[in-house]
Amino acid sequence: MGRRSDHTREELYELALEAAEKIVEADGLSGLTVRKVAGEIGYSHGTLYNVFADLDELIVHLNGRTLDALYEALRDISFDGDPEAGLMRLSERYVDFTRRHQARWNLLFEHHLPEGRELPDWHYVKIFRLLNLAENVLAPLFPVGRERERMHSARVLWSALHGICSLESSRNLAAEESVEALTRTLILVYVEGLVNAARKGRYE
Amino acid sequence: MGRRSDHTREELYELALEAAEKIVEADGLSGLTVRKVAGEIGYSHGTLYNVFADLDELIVHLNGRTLDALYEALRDISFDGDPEAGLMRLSERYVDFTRRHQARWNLLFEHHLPEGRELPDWHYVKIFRLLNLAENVLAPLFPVGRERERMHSARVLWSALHGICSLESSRNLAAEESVEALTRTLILVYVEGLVNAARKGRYE
DNA sequence: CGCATTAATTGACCACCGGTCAGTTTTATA
DNA sequence: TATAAAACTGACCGGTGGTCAATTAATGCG
Repeated sequence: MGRRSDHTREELYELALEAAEKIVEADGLSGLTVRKVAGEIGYSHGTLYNVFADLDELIVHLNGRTLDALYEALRDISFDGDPEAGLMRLSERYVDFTRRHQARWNLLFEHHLPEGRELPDWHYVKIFRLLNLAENVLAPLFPVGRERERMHSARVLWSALHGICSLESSRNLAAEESVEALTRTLILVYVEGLVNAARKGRYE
Repeated sequence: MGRRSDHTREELYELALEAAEKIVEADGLSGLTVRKVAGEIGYSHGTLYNVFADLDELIVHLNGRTLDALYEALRDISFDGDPEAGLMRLSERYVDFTRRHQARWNLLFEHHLPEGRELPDWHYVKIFRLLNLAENVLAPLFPVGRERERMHSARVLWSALHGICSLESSRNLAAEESVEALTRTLILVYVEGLVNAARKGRYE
């Protein structure tokens, strides 16, 4: 069979990633195969190699969409100048997202490009956009001129939240304690520490 | 070829896991195959299925050894009643371990057992032993009777440290900031928060 | 000692994988 | 309408996890 023109290249791209998302949600990374994706959208596996260089590239694009979806889930939190409340709401949404899209979220960290290949720039743009949400919420805790410290703390909290969800997901938390309780403590104690450091005129 | 008795079942178990560790360090999870492990130790791949039920089980045992090695790397930190200093030393060793054994450490969280299979009890024992190290270091910050809160904070810090290293490893930190700086801030701010909470008579 | 039993080991086999590419078919262009 | 270009397929390659009948070596026993 030759050119079908049932779909444009862009439509094929969309169809493939949608199918891949479903497969990952159902069977995880190890269940994601080029052949399954192709079969799901009614094309032969060879065709997918016209759209993506290889499975790695498909996954990188899939991960990009996951970062987009995560951003959409977090972007509109109400935030009235109370960092603690803002962080709580942000983390609630984050945790909820990781639970609703476990396998897709895991894929963000499970997949490693082969040696020598780098993630595209737009991937980092998407991450910066997410970190920005946390930075905005933290703003009231940092005076003008302390943007670096603010960014720094945003990354600490972001990483910590990631760590809690990651250990939960890989069953390495080994506790009857909930992700919610750990997250709550993280935020309460960390913000307490930040406020206190500010009072003393120190910033980390 | 029939029974060789070159090695006992236990020796085979050791040989296989040692070989698997080398392979993972060199080629990551995706490079770890039953055939490579078998080839490395001079047996056919079929023989490995006498020792491990399948590749998943081999990986679970490999992960057990990684947890042991991590414990050995952390157990003897000097700790003179200063939680902040203790946590710093603990995290230094931890970060160092994750760097020296990247792929093996990643395997702890990358590998997921198929639906319906659970990690063995001894896996959780090994994790509890690690968390215990953090709990001990935190002891001076919690009065008797507050062991639950201490355990809780140990888990928060442990997860947070994991998150920082995990994001670094998967190139999702997206910052020129170092793991060391983030870890340092985490500990300083969190301990500051804990001390302050204690002063106010609150515990999270 | 020799023979039967038992256990360990192998390698052919299965269905599947990622990836390649010559060849076919359909569309666009001139 | 003829030609060129692009899209699509499926056979093919070397590899995978896993199974299992057949083979062979160690062991127990008479």
